[in-house]
Amino acid sequence: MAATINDIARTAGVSRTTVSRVLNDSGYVKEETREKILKAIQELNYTPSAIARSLSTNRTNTIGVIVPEINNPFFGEIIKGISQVADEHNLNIILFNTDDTRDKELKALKILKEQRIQGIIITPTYPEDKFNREYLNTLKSLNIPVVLMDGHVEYSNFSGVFIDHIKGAFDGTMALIEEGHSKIAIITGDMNSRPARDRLTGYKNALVLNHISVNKRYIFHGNYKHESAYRITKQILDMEDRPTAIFVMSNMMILGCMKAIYEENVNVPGDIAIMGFDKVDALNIVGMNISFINGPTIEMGRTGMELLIDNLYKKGGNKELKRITLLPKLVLKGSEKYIKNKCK
Amino acid sequence: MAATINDIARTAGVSRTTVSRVLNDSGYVKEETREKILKAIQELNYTPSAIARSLSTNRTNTIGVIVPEINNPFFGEIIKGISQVADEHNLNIILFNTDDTRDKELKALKILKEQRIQGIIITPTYPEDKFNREYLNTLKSLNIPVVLMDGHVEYSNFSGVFIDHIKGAFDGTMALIEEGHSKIAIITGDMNSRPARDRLTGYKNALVLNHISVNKRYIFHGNYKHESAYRITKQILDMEDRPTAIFVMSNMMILGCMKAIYEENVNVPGDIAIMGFDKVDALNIVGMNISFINGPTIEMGRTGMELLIDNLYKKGGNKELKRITLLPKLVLKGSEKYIKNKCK
DNA sequence: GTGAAAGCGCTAACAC
DNA sequence: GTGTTAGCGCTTTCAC
Repeated sequence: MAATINDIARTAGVSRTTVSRVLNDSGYVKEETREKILKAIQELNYTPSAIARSLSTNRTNTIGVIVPEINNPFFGEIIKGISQVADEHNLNIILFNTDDTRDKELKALKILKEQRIQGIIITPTYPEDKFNREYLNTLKSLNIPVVLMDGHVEYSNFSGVFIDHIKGAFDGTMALIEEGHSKIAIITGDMNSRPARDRLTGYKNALVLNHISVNKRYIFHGNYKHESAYRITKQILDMEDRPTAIFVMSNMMILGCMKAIYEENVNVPGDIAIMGFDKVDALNIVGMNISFINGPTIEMGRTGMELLIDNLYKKGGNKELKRITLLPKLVLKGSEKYIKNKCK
Repeated sequence: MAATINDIARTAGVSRTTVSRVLNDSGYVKEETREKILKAIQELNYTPSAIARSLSTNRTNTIGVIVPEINNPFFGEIIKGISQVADEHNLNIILFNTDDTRDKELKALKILKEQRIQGIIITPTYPEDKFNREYLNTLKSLNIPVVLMDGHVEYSNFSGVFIDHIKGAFDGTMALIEEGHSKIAIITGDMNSRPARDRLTGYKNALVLNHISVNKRYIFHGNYKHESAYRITKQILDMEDRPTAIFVMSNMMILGCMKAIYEENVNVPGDIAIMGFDKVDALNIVGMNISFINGPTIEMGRTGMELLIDNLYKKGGNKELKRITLLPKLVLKGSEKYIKNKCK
């Protein structure tokens, strides 16, 4: 089996206390002794056990990260950001992918508690329904710092990193209006989620500010999946008083929307303008030039991790509740244009 | 602090052995006693410490996963597959994202060893250069099961899941040839990597089999990044004896290629046919109909994890070296067509 | 500068 | 059925 600290102590002819001192660079050790110990470590190919250390120090230097769909680049980038900061602070990440299921999420929380991790960053998949309270209790009963990533767990006492969805949707809508659009359709996300509701609010705000009446027939409720946006876009393209612009409220739905647009042989922005919330890297790289509002994902990850670390280093009860709201950025690529003569 | 097994034992009026029995469902416990214990657990909101258990049992039920870029959906899907199987077997995942740097990868290996994880799944970022040997030694010295994911660590004694790149590229090229193409360009990945070399081989094989001479001027070396493919595609489009088809050897490069094609206002497949190795979900959802060879990513993840589990459950020295090669699938969407009258 | 001893929270013989 | 005991590999007082 693997060598232990005792083996090192024995072969170096010292006590394990001294070995421990060398390992952790704590206390004074005579240079000569240190070298003897280092040599023994080398010889026996010894690696200290983080497990034993954790048990002894009551610190695991590990945090839990729970995401609903790891294969969505949105979360990939968040994790990338988290991972960067974690790395700088020598913290490890236990990852859970919940596939958007409540059971897996609760199971993940249970396991993380067993693992005595020091904090959690989570993007709750949980809708704000009747289970919310039970869920919050579970999360609180962990009794460790929690950081929500752009989640929608309301009325809760958790720190978190959020996107200003209202402002983002407002900016996006404004950009369309400034181009001359007034018949602007919106495809929302699942209205059970806070971001979806906020984005709708931002959209409405921009209309109202510009004295454009909010036309309910232009408000379509999707569910974040591309299929829903596909279906809805087809519907929109068929409308008699067809909007001149569509504001699509998630990266996956942008794809569904564009699919419908392709199929119908509609030109962007010649026949209709498109604005997206969240970017789709692939489309941009390809040069499809879809304008979008971008929540800075990597930065979200980094900020979330920094927030968590802040809390980790605070003792006991005085953990601060801190919510950071990041401003999404408007990136115009051309798809927001209004081309008069081409629109009915 | 959190309750311990001793607290439970005390409040339930039993020894901690009995508590342990209840926790692990091992040995016989009188129903009455069990209930007393369960009640105490409930009351004290007790969760057993996986750390202590690991130290005691010498099992952590945790595996390490190391990927080069977590934000690339290719790896996202692999992790998704890994995570599914891990979940079924109650194994946890410690994740490392190396951002394609050797230092981070080596650091990750060191940490994983400290954490006494039970196995590793890794997609090495390491090119097969002079450092290869040192790297292999590091990996071997961990002395735990390792599964390579589609890696290019040659001459090594590790289990792994691989894609049959030769066959894949062969199939893709054949599909183009069958459509009538004979002037087929290829944009390869970094030729230091095994997959890139294999894919080129498959391409050549198909040409040779069809008595089409391999034209070196049609072979372009990219580096997996989209910028390289963009540059190369521009070059290709400018050629005098321009190919009628381009076979692009990675998902990111497909994007770069398509960007150039868009910019030059070239029609696919009207003016030129495109075939990709690896899919780009976004483009497909959007309906851009790029034909591609798809290495089954989620399945790769699942298979890799299953392979690892196989090895975990085998004792000591008789770990099998097992390499599983998955066949990529050809998916035709239309971009491979040969449209005679439109080609010069 | 260094070591002895206790303890972190659990499991696993073994005895009763 | 249940308890006693030793031990997993480390850190951390405290004493020398």
